[in-house]
Amino acid sequence: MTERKVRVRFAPSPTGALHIGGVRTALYNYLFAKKHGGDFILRIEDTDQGRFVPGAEQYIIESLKWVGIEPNEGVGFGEGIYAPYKQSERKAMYKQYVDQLLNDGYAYYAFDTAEELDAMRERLKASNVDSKYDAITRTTMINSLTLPEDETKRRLENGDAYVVRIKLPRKEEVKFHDEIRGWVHVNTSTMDDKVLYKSDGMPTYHMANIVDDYSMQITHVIRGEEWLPSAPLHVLLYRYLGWESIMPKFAHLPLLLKPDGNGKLSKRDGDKLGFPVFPLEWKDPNTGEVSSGYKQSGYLPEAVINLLAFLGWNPGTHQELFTLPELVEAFTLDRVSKHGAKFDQNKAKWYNQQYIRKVDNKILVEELQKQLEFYNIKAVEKYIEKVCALVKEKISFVKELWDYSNYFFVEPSVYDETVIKKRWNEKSPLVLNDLIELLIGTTNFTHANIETAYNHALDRNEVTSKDFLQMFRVCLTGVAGGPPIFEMAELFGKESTINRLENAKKRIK
RNA sequence: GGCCCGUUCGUCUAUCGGUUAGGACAAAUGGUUUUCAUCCAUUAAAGAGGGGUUCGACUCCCCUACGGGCUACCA
Repeated sequence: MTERKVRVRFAPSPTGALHIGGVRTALYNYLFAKKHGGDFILRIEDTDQGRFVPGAEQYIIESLKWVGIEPNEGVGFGEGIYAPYKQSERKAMYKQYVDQLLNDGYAYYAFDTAEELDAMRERLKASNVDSKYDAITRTTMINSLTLPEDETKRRLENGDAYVVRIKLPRKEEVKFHDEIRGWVHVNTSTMDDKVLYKSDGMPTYHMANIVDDYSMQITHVIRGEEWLPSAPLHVLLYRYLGWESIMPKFAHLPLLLKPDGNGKLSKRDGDKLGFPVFPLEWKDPNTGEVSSGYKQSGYLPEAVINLLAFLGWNPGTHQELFTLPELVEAFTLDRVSKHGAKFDQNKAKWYNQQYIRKVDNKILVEELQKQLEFYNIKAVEKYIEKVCALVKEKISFVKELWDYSNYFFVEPSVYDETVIKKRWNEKSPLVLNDLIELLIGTTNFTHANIETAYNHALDRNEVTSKDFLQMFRVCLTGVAGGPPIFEMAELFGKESTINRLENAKKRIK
């Protein structure tokens, strides 16, 4: 058993966009698999046909691709020997195991209607008892345990609607070892006879998940904490099906919480929190509502991976910047924390900033080119690349590229008032005139020569650099801050630089 | 309500019985950068409360409080 190849799965249901909590779950699965030389599988859990959202499945696939954690097996990533990987396509497989449970007395047919179930719950609630379908209440309901055998048979043959429920023991301690939390104990007296097989002929999540994990040879189930309460049920299913000896190990991850601490992050949060909850932009096909994505908000996938990894895990060292391979190397489940983590926008921004500085300029060039296209601006790639090299230190998100570099492509027409008020005086036009004259005479337009000309202009007018340099910047770009001035001017080129200064001279009063 | 899980600076976290409780983000201050962004330095900032166990508890146990999750023919 110990030499079984590690196989883990990420098993989202296609009920909408995948949110970053889901991406983190996928990431931890990926890291664990790669760390142990195992397989990472994408399985689509679409047993609820009523909640299917068109496009969601493709969205999940695209998201995993964008962040760079691609499953090596599963829907959209190559069907292996365990195909299919979509539960709706595995429908036929589940029935035999349901029948097995039925035959072995671990499950039973139930014919109660929704109304009857509601009535039962209300009745129990009124008498202050837990309203659950359990070892006690099932004796008062309509099922194969209370019905005469021939009546059950008649109903089944008649095609009456039914579900199959697990038959839990009245009082039995169920325990399992969670890789993150240690031993967890639950008594079946607090659980209920969950539906395993729905009246539409589909298994519920509980049944499908056990059958699939078993038949796909899954060795470790790494999923969100919201599944912790149903884990005992799953353990019992493995036991009743006779698979307990190869039952996967469980690891329930702490949840990603909203920054205000009120509840877990949900896909319904969309843009309400002031930061994206989705990796990619998502348009809800039903409401038409568009929610922003990390990609479109200017995040780099490497940054998203890194910041997500650290929301609930840490290496135990002071290193905070990790590439994906480094994460694979460092990741262990025992360093995953037990408590939920609130998403921190500031930290996320910081991470992205770190990665923007490290990223290959080509990525930034590509991004800026897109932004230029949007404004219908044409520029040669070489120039764009130099611009990116100059402004990459200034930005936190790739989408800020244009905001910080627009004056490289469009000469300014408005000038920062604060700087003008502070620095523009009677000598300024004189310095500007001299500077223009000296620059016209500069043949080799390098930043060093520009600086020389600049200093000459200052000397002639007995003006200190402190008094004029920022004014020089505003004349060239219109704004108060930016990259080193002389390098910038070199990039603008002689003609544009002089033109900018001439314009400034005319416009600034 | 019931069950389960959790609780260290504002946030993410380190600490696996003995530490001046460490780091990062954010914040504040100072310096560098003629500007902005950086960068550097400094400061401020935490063991929910109460009982045990122990020579000694942030660390182990119990209770309370608080937070979160689950409680569907949803996953």
